Amino acid sequence: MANEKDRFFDPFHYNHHEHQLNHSSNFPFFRDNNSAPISSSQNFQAFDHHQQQHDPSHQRTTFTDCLHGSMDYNTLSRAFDMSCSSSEVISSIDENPKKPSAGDSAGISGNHSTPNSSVSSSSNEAEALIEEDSTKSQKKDKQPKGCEDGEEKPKKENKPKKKEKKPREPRFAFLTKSEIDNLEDGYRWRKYGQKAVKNSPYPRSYYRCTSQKCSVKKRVERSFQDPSIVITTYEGQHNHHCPATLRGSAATMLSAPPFFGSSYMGSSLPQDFLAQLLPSYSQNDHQNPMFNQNLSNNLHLQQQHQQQQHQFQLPRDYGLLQDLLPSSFPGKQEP
DNA sequence: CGGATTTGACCGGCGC
DNA sequence: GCGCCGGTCAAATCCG
Repeated sequence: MANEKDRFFDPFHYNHHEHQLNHSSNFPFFRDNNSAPISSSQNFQAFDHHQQQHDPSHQRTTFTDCLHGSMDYNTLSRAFDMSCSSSEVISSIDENPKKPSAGDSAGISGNHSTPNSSVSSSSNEAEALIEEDSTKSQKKDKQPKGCEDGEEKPKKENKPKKKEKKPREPRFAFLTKSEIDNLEDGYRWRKYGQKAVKNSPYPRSYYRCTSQKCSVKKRVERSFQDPSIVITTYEGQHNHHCPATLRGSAATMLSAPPFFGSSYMGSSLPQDFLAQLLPSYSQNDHQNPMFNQNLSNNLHLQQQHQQQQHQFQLPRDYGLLQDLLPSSFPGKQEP
């Protein structure tokens, strides 16, 4: 057990039950031997550029294309899957490959598409990247204080009914280098819990979107291997606009703490860190000319665009994407 | 005073 | 069955 789990850092599987790892397809940012690690912190110009440069035959060559369908995690995942270059947001990972329970009515690990996913599954590959078993029960998403009548609810009322397990939303983790834990992403969150993380001195905080009827959650924790890395895990999909206007957010971005400021970008990306984060990464990749070329290209592009302008960043940008979409965009969600 | 945060308790899944 | 652990609840507390 001291093998890969010590070597790779996978926030999800690190979180779940003794660091079980699923190396196969969890890292859309690292495709086979033909792409370099990316970050979503690039602006989308670079995004397109890179895509066209490295995969000219690819059908999805524009950002708009990437947003086909609704702006959901599937889409994001697909988008990131095809563009890689840095590591501000180092990785996005889908959630645990836990085995489904037999009696699980809703949980299908194999081929269910998430309820929110309005993306037509044009890319099975991408979907697979974020598919998750959804079996781990959402236990009690208890409705807002259902029992008014009872004098005092027995703290945890033993709910008689056997809950039908709610399929768990796809999750995406963003690794960001930041001094602050709670990265601003344009949405408003209410903290509803905090837990100590096993084998880590840093606690994990649980947040829920404060918007009504929005069940999006996020977890925020700090990597114990690299305390400068904040792991933000999003679960679910916002059913509303980002409260911050684009303009306001842009302003905020400019004034915000440098949560993406000086991460593993450009040539400063250490190899061991790559190895930690990217299961498919190995030292051998550096022997691979294609890897090196892509990495070099990506880093170069990054540095270029870093100098040019402020960059579109995740996770904040994820929150903004909806607002950026033209209203006529097919997948645009109405508030 | 209302909303946000803190924090201990509770619950369910899982491994042994 | 028991203990561990992740996740959530909700009362208490904080704070603007």
